[in-house]
Amino acid sequence: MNLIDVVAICKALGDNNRLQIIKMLSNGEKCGCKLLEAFNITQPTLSHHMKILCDCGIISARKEGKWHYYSINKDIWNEFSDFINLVGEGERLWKKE
Amino acid sequence: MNLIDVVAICKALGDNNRLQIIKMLSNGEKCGCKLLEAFNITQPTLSHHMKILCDCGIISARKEGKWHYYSINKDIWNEFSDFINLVGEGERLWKKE
DNA sequence: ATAAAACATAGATAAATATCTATATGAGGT
DNA sequence: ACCTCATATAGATATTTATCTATGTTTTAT
Repeated sequence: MNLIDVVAICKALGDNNRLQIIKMLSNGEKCGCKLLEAFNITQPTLSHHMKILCDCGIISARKEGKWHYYSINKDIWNEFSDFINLVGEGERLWKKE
Repeated sequence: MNLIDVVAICKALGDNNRLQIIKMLSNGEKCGCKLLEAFNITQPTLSHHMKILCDCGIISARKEGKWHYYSINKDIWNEFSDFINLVGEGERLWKKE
């Protein structure tokens, strides 16, 4: 995972509503309409946030009929988590360029 | 570590220059003037970035004469790292409010 | 076929932010 | 005292972004 990916993920997580969404998804897959109920935002705003979360890769979307189910993409999340952990370890995880 | 702290840290990390700074500090403490040399930004801009990184707690500043030495605050970083890791594990790390 | 529900897209706007120039502060050296 | 180096602060500006309203698309139910 390179720095650009990490920046995009951190940007995505650096918003109150989006981190709350991640919080909800950490308990398991949720439908978009269920997420919407939990927030004081309009549907287009939620759609905007979901796009940002999807684009950076940390969540996945699954379509079933008219519903969209969102869940945390464990592979990407684990890569991100490993990266954050290694920085704390002071490891030279960085490739020379 | 609560959601507000995590949002602030993610915001701080969600910038190319600041993540590069973290990259440099992950190899050990650095002086501000040395950091400045590595970037194509002015000194006030670096100062602005360092303030954001300090304010959210992930880096610490140590003054020695006219130099400021910056380093990653391992305690805060580890808390953050644990948080990110737990989300991936799907743990209910969240307090009920 | 029509209506409703779930979601996306387009465009507008206000707030946040990354950056700059100019200037202040503070510490060391001459 | 004066100058230089390292850093901070103030203010301005351009870009980004979070949010809204209005509308389009797709799927399901009647």
